[in-house]
Amino acid sequence: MTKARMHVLESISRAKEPLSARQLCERYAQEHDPATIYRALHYLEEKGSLDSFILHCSEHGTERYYVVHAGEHRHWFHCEHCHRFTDLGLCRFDTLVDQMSKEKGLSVTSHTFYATGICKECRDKGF
Amino acid sequence: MTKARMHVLESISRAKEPLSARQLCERYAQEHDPATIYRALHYLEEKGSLDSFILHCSEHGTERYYVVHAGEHRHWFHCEHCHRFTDLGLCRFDTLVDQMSKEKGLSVTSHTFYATGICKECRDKGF
DNA sequence: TATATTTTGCAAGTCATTTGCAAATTTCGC
DNA sequence: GCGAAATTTGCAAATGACTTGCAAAATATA
Repeated sequence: MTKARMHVLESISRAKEPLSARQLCERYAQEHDPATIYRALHYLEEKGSLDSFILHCSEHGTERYYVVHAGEHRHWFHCEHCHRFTDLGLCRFDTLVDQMSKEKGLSVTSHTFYATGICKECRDKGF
Repeated sequence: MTKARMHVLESISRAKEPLSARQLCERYAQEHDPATIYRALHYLEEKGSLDSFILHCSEHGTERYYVVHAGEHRHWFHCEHCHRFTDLGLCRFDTLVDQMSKEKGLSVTSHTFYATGICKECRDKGF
């Protein structure tokens, strides 16, 4: 594995929340070209090491966010005030998704879910 | 209501699946500028008449899709082969979302869900 | 270690969407 | 209805997230 790919995977693995390409580009601005970061993300996602989803927020615009893919499947909450993520834990929707797909005759291969609102910390601060 | 806004709302209301800005721009290319379509979409969503979500597909790239917002809340399936949507019906996740938000102390104001895979028609055709 | 393969940096391109501004349309008070 | 005031539109240029071509650099393979 090349240095760029290792850096990207390490950062995302260590992060406690989903990271965007922009965040990674900023972090590695001295060491890697943005194109390299994007290519590393594609490589790692294709390889199955990463998962991603697209989210729009007023602060950062529309970006794709990446998390490690460790077999499990987690969902996230995005705070509209501090623009940070809260882990919602492992996916609890599988039963419902199975049910819906059977009803409609679909072959569901993946699903995307996220919630938005105000996180605990921001609410405690009065937002 | 201006003509552009009426056209946009009418198209989305009549459509059986979510429509993208691009589809609306193509449809009204003779009558309205893309900027007007985008502004109409923003106006109608702000006003509460439309709902939207961002979805990436291999055929059309990353686009925002719009549906009418009639109080109810529906979710959609996107076929990776024919790139059309299937209605999954009214949201069935509210209980689970409430449960997760209570557990984490969050104020959830909205959530986004969609599933992808192969639709009934494409599967019947052997894809 | 030499060679073949893959990856990287750079620069330029793409594409959905946004924005400034003057002209056109719509809304309001009468 | 009518004209001034407020809003919206079209056009053209800008933005911003990503993508791509290509030659040089790094990595893998023999």
